Amino acid sequence: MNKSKKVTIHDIAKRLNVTASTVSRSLNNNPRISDKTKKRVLKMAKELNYKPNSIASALRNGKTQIIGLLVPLIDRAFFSSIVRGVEQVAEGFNYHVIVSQSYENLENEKKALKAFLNTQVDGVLVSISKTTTDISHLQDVVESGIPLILFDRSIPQLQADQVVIDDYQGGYEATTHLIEQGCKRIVHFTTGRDLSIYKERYRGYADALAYHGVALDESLVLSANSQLEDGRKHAENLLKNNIDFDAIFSASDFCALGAMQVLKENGIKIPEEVAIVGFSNEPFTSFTEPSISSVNQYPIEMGKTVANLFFDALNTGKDVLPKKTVIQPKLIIRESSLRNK
Amino acid sequence: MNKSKKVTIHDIAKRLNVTASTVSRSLNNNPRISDKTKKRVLKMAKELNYKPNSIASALRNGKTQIIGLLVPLIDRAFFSSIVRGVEQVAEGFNYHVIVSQSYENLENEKKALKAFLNTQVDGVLVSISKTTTDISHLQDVVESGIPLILFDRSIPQLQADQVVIDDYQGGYEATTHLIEQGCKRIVHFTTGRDLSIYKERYRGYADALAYHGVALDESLVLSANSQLEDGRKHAENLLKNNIDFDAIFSASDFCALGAMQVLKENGIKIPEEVAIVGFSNEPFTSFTEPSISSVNQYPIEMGKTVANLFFDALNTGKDVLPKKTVIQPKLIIRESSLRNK
DNA sequence: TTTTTTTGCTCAATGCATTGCACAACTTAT
DNA sequence: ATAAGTTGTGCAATGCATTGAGCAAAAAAA
Repeated sequence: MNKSKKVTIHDIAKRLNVTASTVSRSLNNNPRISDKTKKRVLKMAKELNYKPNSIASALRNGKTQIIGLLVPLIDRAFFSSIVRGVEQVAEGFNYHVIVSQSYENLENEKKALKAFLNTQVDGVLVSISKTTTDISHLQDVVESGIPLILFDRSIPQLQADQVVIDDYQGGYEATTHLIEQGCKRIVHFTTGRDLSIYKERYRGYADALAYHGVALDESLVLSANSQLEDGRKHAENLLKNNIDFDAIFSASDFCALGAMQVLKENGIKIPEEVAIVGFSNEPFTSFTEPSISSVNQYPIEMGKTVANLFFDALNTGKDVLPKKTVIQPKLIIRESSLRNK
Repeated sequence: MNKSKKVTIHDIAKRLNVTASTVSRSLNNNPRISDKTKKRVLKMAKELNYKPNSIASALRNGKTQIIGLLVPLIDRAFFSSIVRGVEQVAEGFNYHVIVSQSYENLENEKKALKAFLNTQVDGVLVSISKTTTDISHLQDVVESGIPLILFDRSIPQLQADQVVIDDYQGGYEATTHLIEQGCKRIVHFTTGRDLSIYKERYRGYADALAYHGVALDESLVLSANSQLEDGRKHAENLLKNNIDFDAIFSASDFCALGAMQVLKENGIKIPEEVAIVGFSNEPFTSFTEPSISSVNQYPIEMGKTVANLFFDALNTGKDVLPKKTVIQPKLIIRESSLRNK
């Protein structure tokens, strides 16, 4: 054992023949303490290598200076960039970030939130899992009195700040782009779950078709699970059943990639015969061959926005009405959808 | 405000006409308390919806139940899998994991470790950044008395538990495989920094060449920075300078990809003209065309091992000698290096 | 029955920083 | 010179759970 007993404000106080109160006030720059005393305290603190015990402060003033951040999967570029954005802002406020993953599973999500509350984080930032149906655990967070901010995958009916991208716009842009490339029979990969982001992307898809006078064929709208495998299966089925299609707008990059693999294996030319657009702008989309067009969600900005909303909420009471922030996405056009070069 | 005053053990005590001590001991299943009392306490605790104040416990027994995990970059599949492994083990011990990133920068690394100590984590798990030269900040952690475990990128001279993969073996296997594919002029991408993992991979490369009687040409050993761009530049230079080579063994998947892109752009056939093997088994290596052979480091297992070492250290004192655990990697052979199909 | 042991609980201190209140010393106003 | 205000610090309680020591009552042993 080499922990040579932690230095406390009492140790400093003793050395200076003052009380711990004076030391505490000096360190907190309280105006009631004379500059002379403050200086002496600061000097002694440095001399003894005093480190404030954050646990004791936390116990006293109920703030742990920790934010709980819960994402479905951290190895998705989108979410790890969110983490990055949140961390950047938090650092400026001297806050720490605890990251947990739900692995797209409601039970894990509940556990993680409980753990957050248990650790007494000062706020919770969540992107819900795809399997999240009831929201009682989120309600619990709200009721515990700490700020809750949802991002990306939001729950409109929940009384909490939310940050989302304009998924409708993303879907609309992607689809419009495909139409402009001359596509008429555009397959859409969405998800079976009723996450609003996927519904919105679908709405954008449907509206873009309508606006350009292209008939919406519901048999071209397929539910997937955001995994590469799902994209592969759908593509295989489309081919097997001889479905006529000339484009795919996938709400997930991974699905888009899976489908592209199968199409290529079957000698189908991309983008000439089938044009493809994904969603999320995962880094790998620029590594594939052809590179995959995708919708950039600006995750770092989203992370920053989310963190800032938290700090806002921390200052203002939470009697304020929930704020909803919408970030504009942008279609990144790559080889998989660019026909007229 | 709807936080209706936190329930404490004193509230439970009052209701049951016992003292807080009794309640505390009951909740901790202390043998000195009768089963009857324990049951009454547990029942009342549930009734009042009591949640233990972990901060108060932390203050009392000096354990926060939090592990600090520091990685260079969380969006590398290798590291996010490490996180996953650590979390899985930690959960079983009712521990939380705080993840921070150094972004491959020494200053960030120092800051993050300070933040960990400040939060009073019970242990620190670190993979150092590439720019880490002095180790005083790590020494500080050791001296603070909490367990420190290094993983992947280790510092042999530091008195701390370390978990690494057998990078030598990985380098040896990869190189041998290339030789077996008939390659004689094997380029090696390493890194300029003196991280032991890269040195070991290089050693494996050199020894494999020697063992198979292939001359080591130092002009084929190139320093890169693990970025896609570096791989591109090196490949461009190799071509521009008309260097004779028929394979690349890259210590980084990203570099391998960059080089492959350039080679393909120049009409060079892979693996027929140049065979390629990367390192880390990033998911994208199976998405590219051709898919890239790579060395799997079993990161989830590594994460688990690291976490387990921490819990070992937590129980045994830290007077024990530092342990070094080595995990065996495995070469995953894909299209980019398989000539004789 | 008396002594010893065990059982079951209470008391009070501890971990450390924070803060309302009190009070003395000093300054300024009257 | 006295009343009133200001300044600088100390006192003691607070936040909550934990734990060694102590003590009374009940059970077991002598």
